[in-house]
Amino acid sequence: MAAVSAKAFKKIDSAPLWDRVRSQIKHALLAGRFEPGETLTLRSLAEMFGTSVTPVRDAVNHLVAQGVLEAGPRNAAVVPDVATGTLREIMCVRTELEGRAAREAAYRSNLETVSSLRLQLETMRDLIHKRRLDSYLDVHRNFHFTVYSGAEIPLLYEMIENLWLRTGPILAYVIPDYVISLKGTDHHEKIVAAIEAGDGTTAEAEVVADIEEATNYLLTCSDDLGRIRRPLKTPL
Amino acid sequence: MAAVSAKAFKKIDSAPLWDRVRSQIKHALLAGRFEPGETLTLRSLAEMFGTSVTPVRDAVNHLVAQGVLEAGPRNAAVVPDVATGTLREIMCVRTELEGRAAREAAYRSNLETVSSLRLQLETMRDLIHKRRLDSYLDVHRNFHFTVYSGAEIPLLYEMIENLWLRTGPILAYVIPDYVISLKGTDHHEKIVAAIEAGDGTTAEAEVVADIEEATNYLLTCSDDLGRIRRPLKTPL
DNA sequence: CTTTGTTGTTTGTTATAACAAGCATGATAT
DNA sequence: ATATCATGCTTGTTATAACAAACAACAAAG
Repeated sequence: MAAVSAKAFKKIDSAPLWDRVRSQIKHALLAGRFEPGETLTLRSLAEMFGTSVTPVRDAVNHLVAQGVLEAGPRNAAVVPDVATGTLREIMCVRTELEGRAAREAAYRSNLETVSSLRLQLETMRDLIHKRRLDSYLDVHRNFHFTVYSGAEIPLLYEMIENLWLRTGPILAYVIPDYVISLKGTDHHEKIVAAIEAGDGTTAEAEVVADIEEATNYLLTCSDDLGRIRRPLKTPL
Repeated sequence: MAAVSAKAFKKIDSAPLWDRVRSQIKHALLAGRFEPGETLTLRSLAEMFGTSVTPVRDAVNHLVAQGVLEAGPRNAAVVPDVATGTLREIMCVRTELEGRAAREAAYRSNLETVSSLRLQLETMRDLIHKRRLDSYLDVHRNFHFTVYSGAEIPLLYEMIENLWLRTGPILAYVIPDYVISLKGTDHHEKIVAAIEAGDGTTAEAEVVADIEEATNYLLTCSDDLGRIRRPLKTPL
């Protein structure tokens, strides 16, 4: 061990360039910083990141393989324009996967998971009261994935994460309105209660209801072509 | 339109090199031509295909992103060594997804799908009688995916295909024995009947039973480390 | 005015070389 | 004999340049 304190140095990020590029694109997607339908060119992305085209090519390739980006004509990467049809498909698969995950989580119910969920529930209530919607979305996301992590089935977790990524581009600018419009029908509390009680059936039902409710709201935001669009009133 | 007949020319395969490479690796995986746990080096693959490393790099990257190959140390691509734990996870997700797909297919039951299924059922019976196990596996695969295609939910289909790909390396050299050991408990017929009758519940149940039965057989093939291994009696 | 052909630009694809991290081999010192 | 370090090889990563296909703009012919 070196004599100097390890705390004096920042950890060097030795991850490959293309992996860091991939991570940044992913987060930009999740934050809704790309327009649905927009085609991303390798050279423009490369210039943004200050790298050559090789790492961006790898990153884009990876995301396309995951279904997070789509392969347009000429194999160009395009930001998925999630239409109502696609949204219904995603909802279908999500209800199956996340429902099962919640059920398994209830069967494997433990104190650590439940207390973590309760804490996040509290934070969510607080953030929604303070109208801090962006942080709310982060905690909300963490809440759900804490549940799915409780299933202790990595493959399930991985596939659910993939599905959330696919709705990323539209979620970011539609959900805030949905959160505000939420009255008292909050399934999150019931989910935690069911998991604590080890009641898999109820946990599954509540998660499914939560997904269907949110999806149905999204479906009302579609234009006459079936595409989900940013509500006009929201600035930026 | 040109004066000469279009039929005089074969369509030129203009797919990108890396896509053709990916396809070949995929099929090799499905055929069990790679040993589980084997690490594939870019340069050796490149030499096999007679290309530079760039296309293989893209292909491998794509497959890793899909979960078909794993990223080992130094980001090297390794053929997944599916252990019992992983297999159980895959079975869990498969029952959810393929069960749902079968149910939806039953609801959308149509004559074309059913007659196609019946034809494949007949072919399977014939092939199993003639002990043509390799072709049997192909038809068997087609049979299942005809069912899932009947659900008319592309996303579901895509994710199911992904799961089959993950079991590829071990399926190829274990299933033949399983097929032979099959006595009369053939769920395939019941699946077709249920779909024809529009009975979603039964279709789902039979598909789930089929998956669980096959998986349970595979689980019996594991060694004491939990890894699925090729039965010794099978040559090559 | 419409259609056809040309040209130039944009953009994904591929090969190649230089690079760096890891790993094995073997020599050397204690 | 064991531990340690140097060396060379293997292998994924990145930059760069040449390439080819698609698209747009524009000119010329009907």
